[in-house]
Amino acid sequence: MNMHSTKQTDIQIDHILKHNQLSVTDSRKKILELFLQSNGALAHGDIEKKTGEKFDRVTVYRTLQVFMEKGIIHTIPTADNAVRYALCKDECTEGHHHDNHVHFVCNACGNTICLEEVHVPEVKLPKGFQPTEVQMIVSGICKECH
Amino acid sequence: MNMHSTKQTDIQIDHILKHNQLSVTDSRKKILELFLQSNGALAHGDIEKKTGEKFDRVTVYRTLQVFMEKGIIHTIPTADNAVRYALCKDECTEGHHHDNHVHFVCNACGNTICLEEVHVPEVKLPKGFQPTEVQMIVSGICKECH
DNA sequence: AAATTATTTGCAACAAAGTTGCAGAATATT
DNA sequence: AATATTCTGCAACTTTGTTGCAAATAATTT
Ligand SMILES: [Mn+2]
Ligand SMILES: [Mn+2]
Ligand SMILES: [Zn+2]
Ligand SMILES: [Zn+2]
Repeated sequence: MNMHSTKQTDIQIDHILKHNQLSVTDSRKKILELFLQSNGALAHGDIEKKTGEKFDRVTVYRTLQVFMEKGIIHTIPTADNAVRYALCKDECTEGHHHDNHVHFVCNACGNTICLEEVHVPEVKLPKGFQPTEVQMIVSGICKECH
Repeated sequence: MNMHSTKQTDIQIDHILKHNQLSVTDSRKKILELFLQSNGALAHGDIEKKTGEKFDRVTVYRTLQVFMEKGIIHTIPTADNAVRYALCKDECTEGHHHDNHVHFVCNACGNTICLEEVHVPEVKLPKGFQPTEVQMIVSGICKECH
């Protein structure tokens, strides 16, 4: 039963990598799998822990870097100097991201969650400021911890 | 003329420190001075560079930590793993911050600016999510670089 | 203003996080 | 199956952040 449930994910993982012209390697598969399984965003450290001794730290760095470049994941800035990463929706491409959604950081469980359905509201800037991207990070208590 | 212009700032610096029950030391004075002079936010690294050999790295860490605890400065999360710090308005106290303003990060000059006059808009979260703080970071081209 | 007390600093010694070049391994292509 | 391409792990290194403690500095008391 475990074999069946993973199979569907495996196909998905394979597709994401090939679609982005990346060779399908163990580390990339495993890290993508982690993102797909996780309901929240992951910090570099989280991935290192979850992969254990499986891969070198350097490989994790480089994999995240490549995923970023390809638009497979996006970053979520945090106040604790530990940027989180989360999967992008399909529409995201190398240059152009479509993730103008709000992020929630739970102060209880520490989870960082993409609120895909909550759009970042517009904001009027003073004369001369030309915005290209807007990040909105809400912290508090998440649904689970409430 | 330089001596006069600094005198006013010196009084201000002294007041901030005493008002927060902090002993008035060279490092604290110097770092506060940097914040007052700078029109943008400062990363830990910026401060280290600007103070040169004057203080130990550890002192800079501890000073920023104390300023944070006292509500003298606030953090601005960034995607580059280098949290920026900026002065709080007077109304901020140890526990309670009043800095619900938008921050702007310029992709040209790299400056991070507090847009004190631009308030963070309200946002409606899904059921169960209890917000306590909202951060909004806009990146693009700033007024100066435009 | 000198002595006492309390606080802060710098140093040393670490730990953790991130970077780079390169040879060998794994993947993709022919 | 052979070759070309890409990726990974290792080593060696730099940068960033942490902690304990003695000496230095600042605040308080006499
Ligand atoms: Mn997201
Ligand atoms: Mn600010
Ligand atoms: Zn939670
Ligand atoms: Zn600028």
